[in-house]
Amino acid sequence: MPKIVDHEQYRKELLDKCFDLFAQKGYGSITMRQIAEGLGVSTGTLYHYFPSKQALFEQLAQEICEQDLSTALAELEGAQTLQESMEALGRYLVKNEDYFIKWTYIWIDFCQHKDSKKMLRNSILKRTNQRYQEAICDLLGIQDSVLPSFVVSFVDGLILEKLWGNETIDFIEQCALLGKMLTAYLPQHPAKIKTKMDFSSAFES
Amino acid sequence: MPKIVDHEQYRKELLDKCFDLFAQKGYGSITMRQIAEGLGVSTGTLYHYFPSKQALFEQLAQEICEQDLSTALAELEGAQTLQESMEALGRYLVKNEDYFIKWTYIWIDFCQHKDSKKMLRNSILKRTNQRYQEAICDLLGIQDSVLPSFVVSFVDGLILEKLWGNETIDFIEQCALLGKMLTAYLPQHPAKIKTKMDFSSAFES
Amino acid sequence: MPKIVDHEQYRKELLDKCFDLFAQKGYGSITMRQIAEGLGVSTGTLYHYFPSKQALFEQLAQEICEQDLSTALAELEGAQTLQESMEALGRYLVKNEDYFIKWTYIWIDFCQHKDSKKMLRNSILKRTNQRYQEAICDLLGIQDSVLPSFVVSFVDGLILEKLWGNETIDFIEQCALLGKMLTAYLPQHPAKIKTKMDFSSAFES
Amino acid sequence: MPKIVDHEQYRKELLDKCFDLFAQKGYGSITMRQIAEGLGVSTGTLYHYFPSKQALFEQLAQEICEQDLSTALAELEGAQTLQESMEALGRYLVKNEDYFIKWTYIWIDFCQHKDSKKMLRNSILKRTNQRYQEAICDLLGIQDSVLPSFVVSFVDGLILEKLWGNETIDFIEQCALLGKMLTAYLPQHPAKIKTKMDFSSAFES
DNA sequence: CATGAATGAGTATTCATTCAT
DNA sequence: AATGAATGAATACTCATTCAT
Repeated sequence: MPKIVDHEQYRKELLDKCFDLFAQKGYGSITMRQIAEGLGVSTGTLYHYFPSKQALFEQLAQEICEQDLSTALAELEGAQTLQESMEALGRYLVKNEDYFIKWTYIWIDFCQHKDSKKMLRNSILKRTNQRYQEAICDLLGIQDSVLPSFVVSFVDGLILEKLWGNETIDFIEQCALLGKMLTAYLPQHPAKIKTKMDFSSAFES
Repeated sequence: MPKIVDHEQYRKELLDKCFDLFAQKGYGSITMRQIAEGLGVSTGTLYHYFPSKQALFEQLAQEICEQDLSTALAELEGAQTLQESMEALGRYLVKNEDYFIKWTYIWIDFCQHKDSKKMLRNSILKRTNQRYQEAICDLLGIQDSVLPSFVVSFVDGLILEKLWGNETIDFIEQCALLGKMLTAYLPQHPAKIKTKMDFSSAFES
Repeated sequence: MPKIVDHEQYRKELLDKCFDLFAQKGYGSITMRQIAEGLGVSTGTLYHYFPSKQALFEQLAQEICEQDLSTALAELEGAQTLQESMEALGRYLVKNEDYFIKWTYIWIDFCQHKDSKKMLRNSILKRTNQRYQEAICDLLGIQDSVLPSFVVSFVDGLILEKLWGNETIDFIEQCALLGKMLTAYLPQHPAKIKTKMDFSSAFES
Repeated sequence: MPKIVDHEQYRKELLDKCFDLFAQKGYGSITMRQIAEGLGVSTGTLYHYFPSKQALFEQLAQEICEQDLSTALAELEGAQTLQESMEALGRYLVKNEDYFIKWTYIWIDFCQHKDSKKMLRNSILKRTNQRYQEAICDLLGIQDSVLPSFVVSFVDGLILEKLWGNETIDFIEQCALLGKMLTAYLPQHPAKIKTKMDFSSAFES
């Protein structure tokens, strides 16, 4: 059955190339013709592999959700102190600003094209969200979920503000501020701290 | 004398009814005909009051912003300390959760349907964003813009997470945490504080 | 019956102001609202005086036809020789270029809005055309109709070329050329010349 | 391979059928839907071959211009003298009178629906106009542009007068007159003459 | 008389989708 | 499998005209 293998593989190749196309213009604005052109195929071929624009998009969203974050977040690991971690987070956001904005657009588009009740049951979406949160837990060295939710929300909001054209926000500055606030806050609420990370610096500053 | 209509007042009435219409389908998906039908007028009449779909949206945004600000102000004005303010903010968010989710969704959808470069030059939306930020400045009694940006981003992100179906986030809990973090942070960085608000409680906890 | 007089008079006043409005944008492009604004009245008032856009335009066309050319053509009278006359014609065309282009547009619009068979019977239109031709006859001092038709056609074409955006045509230069051609041609075909004008200069050059 | 259609050839077929459609209603009044119906295709197909109404018209203009030039050339090529050329031109105009009137009408109507400033920059229309002028240059055997402009304007005006319902103008008579005037004028201004054409007849009459 | 709010069919153009080749 | 021609309903927006006040 080599044909089936080829078909499936080619479909995935096309799907991969779709991320940038959707992200650049958004689900609503990009046309199937533009996608076909971007992929270097005809609209007929595109419809041969994907039954509709909606289906294509849903497959893409699923694909994105299943991407592994670990490599991306690995960049943040070198930091010695919380402050350094947060500053690394800031640099990471700056570097990937465009990507995150695109990602947010696609995500919102995805939400728009599902009934919200199905959404909540959509395990893929939920799992992805959770994974992000866990990554933040590790970064902070904290077990509690309230603080990581705080950080995740803050980061989401940072990206959202940029998406809204707010040019006055500086990711580096904001993350540094987050670092200082955590550093000021955590020593006063020590019960929630994991043992993994050294917060001695917090007491020095 | 024409038919007795207070143009300005009728415009505002129409505007108010538009929020739900946009919320149902999003900026991009709803058509001017559907809006007109929803308002019970003809498309011609709709265009008599609003020169374009975009202008209609921008006027709605301005209206919404002013309403938000005045309700929020009323809601938060009883608070004596920063902590109380933040807790009131949490309650306010919970109370209007659906509304904020819808509004955030509409706004993002609008942004996606414009060139981001044109968006940035759009003075109405810019000014609207600024006014939210200024309100936070007043709330915190702070002149600096970094900290208000922090708070705005955090609140945005909170709503965005909910929009994405994250049910584990608790607005009250999160805002209380924000209050504690600010309370821990601000006394150590007193230069940025206005005189208006009393932070003595921060030293007690 | 003072009311009727006022009504009629006001209608004529409005009509006069319409020429520029129609000429600037053309029948098809100008809207009744724009006309009303240009006249400083409401659309309702405009419709009070003119039953429809078409009727307004037809009344305007009639008015234009009935305008007397004598004042305009008086400018050409000072010339002593044919060559001078033609050069004066060139200057006259340059001075009134915009007016003639507008006039041509309106004229074409008028033709468009009549069946051509009615057009041919339209005595006003015909009479106006004739009057132009007669004016040229006087200018040339010629009784024959072929030569004046030639000149009229040439002038029409000059304006038409300008209307088509041909910037390389110079009215002065072209009319001077017409003068030279007539001066070269007429002495060889003297039978058609009236006695009024002196063409001795033609033999000198 | 798609449906077997020679895109380019089909486009020209459609274009040819467009002339009559434009002639019936004018550029401004005919709608793309009506054109599509007249061609027996859907609006989608029409836009598949022509990106816009304006582009459709410009392509038509180009096509028409090329056809005109080749038919005119065939018609006039037998002429031995300038006078014969002009008489052939007259016969050619008479033969195609209706066609030229329609085309002139369409063209003016098109100009009215554009900003004249944008029109001037429109290279397609400019080039089309230029080609007519160049053809006259070749016909007259003249390099200078003033005289060809004269002839072009005259011919334009002849048609315009007919368009306005002037029945007294006779193309043959007028063109013969043009021939005589040129024949009288040119020998006295020999510097501008090319070598290609024989003007000896001019000296005989 | 005068106003301008209201109408709704009409405009150029777009685009997801189908299907003959 | 692959192509791209064909479709036609849908989009934002316009405008001559009507009519209640």
